[in-house]
Amino acid sequence: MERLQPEFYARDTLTVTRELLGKHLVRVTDGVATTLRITETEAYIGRMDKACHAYGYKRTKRTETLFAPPGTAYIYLIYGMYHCLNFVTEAEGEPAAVLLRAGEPVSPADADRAALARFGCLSQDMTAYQRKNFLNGPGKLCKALSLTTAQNGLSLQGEELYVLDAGEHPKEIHASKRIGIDYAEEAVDFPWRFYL
DNA sequence: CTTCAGATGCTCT
DNA sequence: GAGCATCTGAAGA
Repeated sequence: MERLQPEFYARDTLTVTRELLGKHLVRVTDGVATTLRITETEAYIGRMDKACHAYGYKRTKRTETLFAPPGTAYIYLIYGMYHCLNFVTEAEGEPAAVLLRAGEPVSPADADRAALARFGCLSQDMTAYQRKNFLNGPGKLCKALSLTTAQNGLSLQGEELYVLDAGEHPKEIHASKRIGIDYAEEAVDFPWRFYL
């Protein structure tokens, strides 16, 4: 499987957001890879989007990563205890990113590694409720992949975090309003959430 | 199955 | 000092 190159990310954010669905997200810790199939994404485009942290090209310490080259990981802390993983998109200097909201393990071994990081047990020992709501949210996904702000700014061309093209071409992509951005005025209605 | 309150700390004003 | 790109557990239906 081919790793996605910087050129993949250096495009229109909505295109990248849709095309990431079905790709394989790989996280390597202590030399061991955990792989998730990406099933839900959202676009954030600073140029025109009040929901984006860097709306209006606002530069702060936190948003600095959004101005990094495309193909950089933007990770921040939310609600005091959860992390969100994004990939920087567009040409360098255009603050925009894709939020990774959900995924699913590609193999039983990946399910075990994700379950260990998230619940401290093997996947067979998860409750039915835990199984049903395993990786269906950005905070859960980061917990399962042991991602924190320590990984903010990481290049997706390195060995710790990257994305592979699994050759999947989803034939049906759903779109809807984004989650949890009620403050964003007209942008609350942008159909920039995509899922399989 | 659903709703709901509370947790918790960093960032920006 | 306010608010946040969320999640959990408890309680009710």
